[in-house]
Amino acid sequence: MDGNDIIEWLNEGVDQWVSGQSVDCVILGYGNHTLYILAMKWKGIESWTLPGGFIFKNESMDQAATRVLKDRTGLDFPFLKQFHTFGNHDRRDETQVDRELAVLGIKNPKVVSWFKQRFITTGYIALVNIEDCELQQDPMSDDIAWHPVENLPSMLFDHKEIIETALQQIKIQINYLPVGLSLLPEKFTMKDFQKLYECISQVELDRANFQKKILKLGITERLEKQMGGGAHKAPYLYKFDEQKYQELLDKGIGFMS
Amino acid sequence: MDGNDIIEWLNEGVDQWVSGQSVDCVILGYGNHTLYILAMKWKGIESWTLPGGFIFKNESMDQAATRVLKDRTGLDFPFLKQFHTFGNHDRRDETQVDRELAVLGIKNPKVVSWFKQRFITTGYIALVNIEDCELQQDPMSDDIAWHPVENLPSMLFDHKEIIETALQQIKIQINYLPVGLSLLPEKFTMKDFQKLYECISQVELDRANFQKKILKLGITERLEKQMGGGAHKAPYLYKFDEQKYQELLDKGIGFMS
DNA sequence: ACAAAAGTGTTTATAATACACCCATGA
DNA sequence: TCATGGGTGTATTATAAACACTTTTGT
Repeated sequence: MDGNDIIEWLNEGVDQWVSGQSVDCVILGYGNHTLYILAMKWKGIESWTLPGGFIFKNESMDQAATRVLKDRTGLDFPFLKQFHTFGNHDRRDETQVDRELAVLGIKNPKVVSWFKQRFITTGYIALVNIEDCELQQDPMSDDIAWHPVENLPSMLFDHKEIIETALQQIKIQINYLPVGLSLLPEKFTMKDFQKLYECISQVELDRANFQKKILKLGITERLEKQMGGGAHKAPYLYKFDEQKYQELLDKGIGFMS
Repeated sequence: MDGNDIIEWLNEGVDQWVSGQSVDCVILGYGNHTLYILAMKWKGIESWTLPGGFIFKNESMDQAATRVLKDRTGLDFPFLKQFHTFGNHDRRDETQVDRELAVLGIKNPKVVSWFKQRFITTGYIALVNIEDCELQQDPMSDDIAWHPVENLPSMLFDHKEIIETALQQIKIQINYLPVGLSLLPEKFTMKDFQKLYECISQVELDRANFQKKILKLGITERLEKQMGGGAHKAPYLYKFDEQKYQELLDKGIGFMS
């Protein structure tokens, strides 16, 4: 999309979108024993933003979030859940909006005042398998990339706060969310799973006890060994029994203390 | 407030409020071993609504919720927390809006279209001590009353769903919310506390084990006995050590399995 | 004196924790 | 053959659950 297309897209959009409301997605991925968050860079601005969007008048908030996620990652039915709505009246920094509008060459007063109005945004948590994603930029961005949670770039507006709130919520709800099922690849080792838990909960776990507990839950199926991981005994690969995993979550039974 | 006052209040309000956004409070109280929710009855309509309101352009969502709660109950600093935003585009039943507008005699097109626009609402949970509340009707209501959770009246729009979501959330988060501190009177018996837990969690607990566990937490202080409760041993009254209670919650340590 | 409900104690089962041991692997 | 990390076992401790026994109260 070049400059004129964007202007056209916005001119049409502002009539079709619900005013003053947006959704932002904290999309979490996992790989190399590290948690990542997907972020985009607004054109001509050195701050990154969460993948977000506006809400069409004939769609629900949940549908808008699903659409945003699909547009950025290509995924159809990932785990997606609202977690908090950010409603401070001064949450958007007007100078950053001004700069972006200047970069995009937007002068249409209707569009300008659209962007300058007060916005509340509802944050959604998405848990995805990085390898399944086909990243796609949005019209206002010129980059989209995974960033390690431990090393986030400078973020626009209150997006850092949104991420922190999301991570906190996931930590609290870890035993009620399909973190393993959604974030791990189809085949994984117990170590992968354990490190994922440790990344999210920020607590170190005992290797032996973790393994026993997970196995006892009966949500995994043991596959072949993963050879070639180094000079040591090869670990088994596992995959999830999705149905049993889901049943455990539905019952609200956590599986770590 | 009579009819003309309301019309005047609305005419002014629609210019000062953020459009398309509201807050609704699920205000929980406890007494007689029963959970209650505060609801109001819109004038001339046989449905009850949650105490709610619109958001002034210069206040945050949280401030709006705090204001609504203060206006209805007189309380200044009760426990209040956002729990979910309801964003379906068809969540408000237009015929009910029409009827209410007719009852109030509202014809000003600006006000009519204000009420007929799409609204999202953010739900807040409040935990209050019933005895501390001084209930106050809002301009559009002609009744305000506590309703047992087990026996709610017919509710407007999706307010039943909002209540159910709130109750579900409280159930999940029971060990991280100040349910005892906020819902019990200053002096209470262990039985009161236990029944409160049972009401919220919908699980029956063992009397002896409950008592031991709570005592072991060290968040209570034993007071005099409560005589006159019937032909049986008199139970002790307790009060909370607020600081220690709060410390427990902050650490995220639940106190029931 | 009795029934009702409170306080406290005991036993048993279950789960969490810590750590030890041996094994398979690639260098 | 050796260091590394993996699988599994065991002893210990802590917590949860079930229930029994005694005490206090008003009638």
